[in-house]
Amino acid sequence: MKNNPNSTLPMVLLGLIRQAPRSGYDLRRMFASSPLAHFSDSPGSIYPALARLQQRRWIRPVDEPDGSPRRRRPFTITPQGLAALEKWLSRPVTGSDVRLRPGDLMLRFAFLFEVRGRTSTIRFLSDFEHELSANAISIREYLKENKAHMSMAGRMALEYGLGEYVARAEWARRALAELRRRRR
Amino acid sequence: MKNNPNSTLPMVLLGLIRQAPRSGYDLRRMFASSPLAHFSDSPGSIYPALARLQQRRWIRPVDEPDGSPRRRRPFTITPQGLAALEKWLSRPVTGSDVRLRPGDLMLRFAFLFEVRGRTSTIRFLSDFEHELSANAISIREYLKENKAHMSMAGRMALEYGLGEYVARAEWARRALAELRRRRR
DNA sequence: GTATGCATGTAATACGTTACATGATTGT
DNA sequence: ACAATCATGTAACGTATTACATGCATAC
Repeated sequence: MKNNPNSTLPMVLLGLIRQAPRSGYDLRRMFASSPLAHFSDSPGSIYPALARLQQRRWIRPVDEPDGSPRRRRPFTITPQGLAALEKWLSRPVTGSDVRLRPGDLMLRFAFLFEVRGRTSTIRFLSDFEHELSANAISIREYLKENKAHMSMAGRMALEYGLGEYVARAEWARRALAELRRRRR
Repeated sequence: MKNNPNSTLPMVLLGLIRQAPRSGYDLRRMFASSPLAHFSDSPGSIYPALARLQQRRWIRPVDEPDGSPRRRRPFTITPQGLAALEKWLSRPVTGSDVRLRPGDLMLRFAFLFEVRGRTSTIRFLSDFEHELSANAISIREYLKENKAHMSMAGRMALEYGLGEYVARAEWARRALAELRRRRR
């Protein structure tokens, strides 16, 4: 992979730094304690990632370097960084994302609401729900046709996947309803 | 990470080779077409992984090398390989697995049923269901106490996680019931 | 005999992980 | 003064990814 600054970790760092100035240590503690989609809190992943973001001018230290090398160093997002974040958030919801990286989509959902607001989030959720339902339907059809001559474990594994899609689609519909209700 | 032969990819390769002799190309096509938990079908991941398994004597070529370097080369599992696979399958279901790598657990479920049979699988599913329910309960309690002063997106993201745990736990109970019904 | 698909492999690169190193701050 | 903790960073290692290379088989 050629240097890929659009992978998940840098985007999460960008999104969290956009909320408020944060240091590497702040971010590590958030990853260590957060109940959701987990990233490693190891210094060996976060500090290099922050250094890359800084090289690209997507974040910058809040205050000028004051000489002492081991002090707390909070970062803020730059205009270019915000543009990169918004671009990532605005990517279409692909079937591949829905099947392989639903956790990434949830991160995008949370940041999208903060950064772009209600209307963009409604569009996002609607696309998400659409993809999820399509997947659920195609698994259901596959099961209907092949149930008879599948191994038990194979069928159960498919039913597991089906259950996940259904639960996520239901969640998306509830979230959509709630967002629409909040129409100012 | 020191050479870690117990990560997911080598174990999946081992499990599939145990089912029947398979070549790297066979495995690539399975990954490219399978509807479930996806691994990369790129040659750059699979052939090196097979080479490492072969170095550890966990798999071996079906027939002796016949000189021609670019011919189909199916592998079988060795006794040591089977032992390593069974050890991986027998690992306890940890909370960290349940939260961070449910896909791995589903792979283990499928192979466990093939390799160790019904009783081991029932124990596995029972542990899985237990962990899932515990997670669901703790998220529910957290939501109850903090709902009021959470951001909308934050609460929705938690509810998404809750929905996944609930759906998985329901699946596990259905699977358990079906396995128990099949007693002899 | 040559184009197409089958099949195995390697090289360059980036990144995450683990373990370790080191400086600053705070409490006693 | 010293320990504990805060905070940033580096080194070694393994591995996934992308792109490329190479040989065999088959059909035409």
